[in-house]
Amino acid sequence: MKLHTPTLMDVATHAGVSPATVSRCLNFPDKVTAKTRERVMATVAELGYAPHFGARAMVTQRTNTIGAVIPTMENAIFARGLQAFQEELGAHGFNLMVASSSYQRELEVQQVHSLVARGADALLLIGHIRDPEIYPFLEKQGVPALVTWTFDPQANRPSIGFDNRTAMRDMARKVIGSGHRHLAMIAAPLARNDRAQGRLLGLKDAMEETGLNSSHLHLIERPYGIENGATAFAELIAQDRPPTAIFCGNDVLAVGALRRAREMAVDVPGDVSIIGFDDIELSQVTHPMLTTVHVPHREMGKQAARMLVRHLVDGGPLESKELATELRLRASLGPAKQA
Amino acid sequence: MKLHTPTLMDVATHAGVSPATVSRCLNFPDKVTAKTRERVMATVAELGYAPHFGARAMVTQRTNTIGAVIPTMENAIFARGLQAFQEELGAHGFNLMVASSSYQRELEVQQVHSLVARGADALLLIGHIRDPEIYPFLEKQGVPALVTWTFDPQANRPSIGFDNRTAMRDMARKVIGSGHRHLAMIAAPLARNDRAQGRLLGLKDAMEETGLNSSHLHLIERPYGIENGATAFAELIAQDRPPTAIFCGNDVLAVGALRRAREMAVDVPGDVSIIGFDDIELSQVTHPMLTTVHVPHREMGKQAARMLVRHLVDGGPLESKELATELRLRASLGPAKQA
DNA sequence: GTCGTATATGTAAGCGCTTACATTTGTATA
DNA sequence: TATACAAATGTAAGCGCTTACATATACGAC
Repeated sequence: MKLHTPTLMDVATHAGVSPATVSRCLNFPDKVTAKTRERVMATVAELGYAPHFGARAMVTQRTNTIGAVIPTMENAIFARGLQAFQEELGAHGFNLMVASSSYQRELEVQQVHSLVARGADALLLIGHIRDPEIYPFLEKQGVPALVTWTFDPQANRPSIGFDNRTAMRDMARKVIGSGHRHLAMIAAPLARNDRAQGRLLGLKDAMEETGLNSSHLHLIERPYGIENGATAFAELIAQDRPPTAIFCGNDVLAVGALRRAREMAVDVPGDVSIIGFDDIELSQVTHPMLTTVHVPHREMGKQAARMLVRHLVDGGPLESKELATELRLRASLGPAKQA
Repeated sequence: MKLHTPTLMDVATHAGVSPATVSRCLNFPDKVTAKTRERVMATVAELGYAPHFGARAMVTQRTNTIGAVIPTMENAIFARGLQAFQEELGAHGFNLMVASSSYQRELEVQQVHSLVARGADALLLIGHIRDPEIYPFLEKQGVPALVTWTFDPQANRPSIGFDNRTAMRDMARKVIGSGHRHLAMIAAPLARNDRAQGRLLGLKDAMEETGLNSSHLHLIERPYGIENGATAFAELIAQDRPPTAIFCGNDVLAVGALRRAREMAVDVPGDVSIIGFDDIELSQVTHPMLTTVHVPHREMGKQAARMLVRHLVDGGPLESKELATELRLRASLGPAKQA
C-alpha cells in the first residue's frame, strides 16, 4: 500500500550530491551554490520529497508544533480564539494541535499527556484550575505552558486574558445603577471553572459594594447550551418575586433566556433585563439585542501565540498580561420595573 | 533553560534493565514480568518520562496524528464538525492537527504541505475543489486524504458528506411549491467552492423543473458574515420588484438578512420569506425562526474520523458515503405574497 | 540432576535527518 | 603560475526509539 516515501538520501542520489548538501539547500539555501540549489530543488519537486518530521524532530529536539487543550470547539468563543491563535502560529511557521477536554478534569490530563507525547513544544491551556499533577509533569518535560481566557492577578503562572471578576463587577454596577435590586444569575457549572467562578464573584462584589446582600442572589447553574438558558429562565420567572435582572454566565445561556422570554411573552427589558457575557455574534441578532461583556477573543489568541512563539524562538519571557473587556450596553438592559 | 528531558535510556539505567525492556513495558506490558514492569513503571513516573515522539515516529513510520485543513474555525459548522472529528479520533488514540486556509487556494497548498511535513498520517479536506498539485503530492507521500462536507456522485475521490445540490433543490421545490416565483439568492463566494456552487445549482434545478427561468434568479455573492447578509438583503429589497423568497448560502447570511428585515420593518414571512442552510443553533433563536436545511455536521465529522482510523489501522477502504440532510421548515418561510 | 522448552531479558542495528569536522574546489593575491 | 584563504561540498556520528535476534533464566518432565 504505502510506497517508498522519498527520503533525503533519495534526493541526494538522484541529484548527485551528498545528503548534507540537500539538507543545506532546504535549511540554509544561501550556503549552497545557486546551480546546485536549483538542481536539488528540482529533484525535491520531482520526487515529491518532504523531510521526515520525526527524524527532524529527533535531531533538532523541536517539532514547531504547539498544542492547545480547550473545553470544546463548539463554543464559538473558543473556536474564534483558537482560529486567531492558529493564524498567528502559522504566520511564524508553527502548527497547532488541538484536543478538547469537554470540561472533564481527567480528560484534560490525558490530553496534555497526549499532546506532549506528540511532541508539542509548548501548550496553551484554558483557565487556571486543573489537576495539579499536570504542572510538575510539564516541568519535567520542559514544556512551557501558557494559560489564557483568564487573568488572575493572584495566580503564579503566566496567563494572558481578562479579569472575569472585575469585568462582571463593572457590568453589575451598571445594572444595579439602573435600579435593579432583585438579581439572579444563570451561571455555567462553577466547579473547576475559574472563569465561571470569577464572573459570579464579580457580581457578588458589586452587590456588596452597593449594600445588597449577595446571599440573596438567586443562583442557578446550568451547562452551556441555549436550551438550558431557556429552562433556567422559566424557573426564575415562575417565582413569587421574580428578579428584575438576570445575569448569564455567557451569551449562549442569555440567548436561551431571551428566547424563552419571548415564548412566555415576558417583556425584555420591560419586565426583566437580561445580561450576557462574551459578545459573540449571536448577541447582535436577537431581539432585543443583548447587553453583554465584550471579550477580546481574537486578540487573546493572537497575543498568546506571539508570546509562545517568541518564547520558543528567542527565549522571550512568558509573562502575564491583562487584556481589557468592554461593556456593550444594548437593548436587553433597561431600568428596573417598579415593584 | 531546557533541562535534560528523560529518555528511555535514563529509565533503563535507573531501573536497572535494558532499554528494550523499558520499551516492552510501555508497548507490550504482558511481555514482561509483573515485578520488572512495576519497577520500570515506577521509574517512568518518578522521572516524568514520556517517549520521544520523533524517535517513535521515525522508527514506526507513524505519528497517529491526522491533519485537517478547513476554511475557518470561526464558522460554527466547521467547528462543530471538527469537534466531533477530534472526539472520535481521540477515542482511537489519534490526535488532530488543524490548519485553516481562510478560503485561499495558495494557503491551502501550504497548509497541506505543512501538515504532511509535520507527520500527519492522513488528511481531512473540505470540498473537492483545490489546487490539483495537492493530489499527486499526497500520493507520493503516501498520505491518504478524505474529502468531506460534500458528496459528489461524480467525483472520483472518496468523500463523506451530503449532496449540496439535491439538498438545496429539495428546499427550493418546497419554497416554489408555496407559490414563490420571484426568487433571489445571497450566496457565499462561488469561485473554488463546490458547496456554494452546488447550492446554487440545486436552486436553479428546481426553478427549471417548475418552469421558471433560472437566469431570472437574482444572485448576490457575499462572504460569510452576518453584516454581509444584512447589506445584501437591503439591496435585494430595494429593487423595483423585490423577490418574495430569498435563499441564503448559509444560516449566517440568512440571519443577517433577517436582522435587517426587522430593522427595515419588512415582514418575514409576510413580505418576504428567508431560507438558510446548515441549521446552526443561531437559526433557532431568531424571530421568526429560520427555515433551513439541516446538515449532520457532527455525524459527518464522526464518520470521517472512523473511516480514516479504520483505514490507517486495519487498511479498511476509503469510500464515499452520502449522509442525508433534512428540511427544517420554520416560521421564516410562508406562502408567497400576492402581487 | 539433566535436558528441553517456554518465557524473560539483553544486544545491536537502523529509522531519516542535522551538523561538526574534514576535504575539495574556487578565487584573489603576489 | 604558485600560494593562501574562503566557500562549497562531503563524511560520519548520533539524536531516542523499536524490534529481530541472541542470550539467559525458569520450570517441568524424565
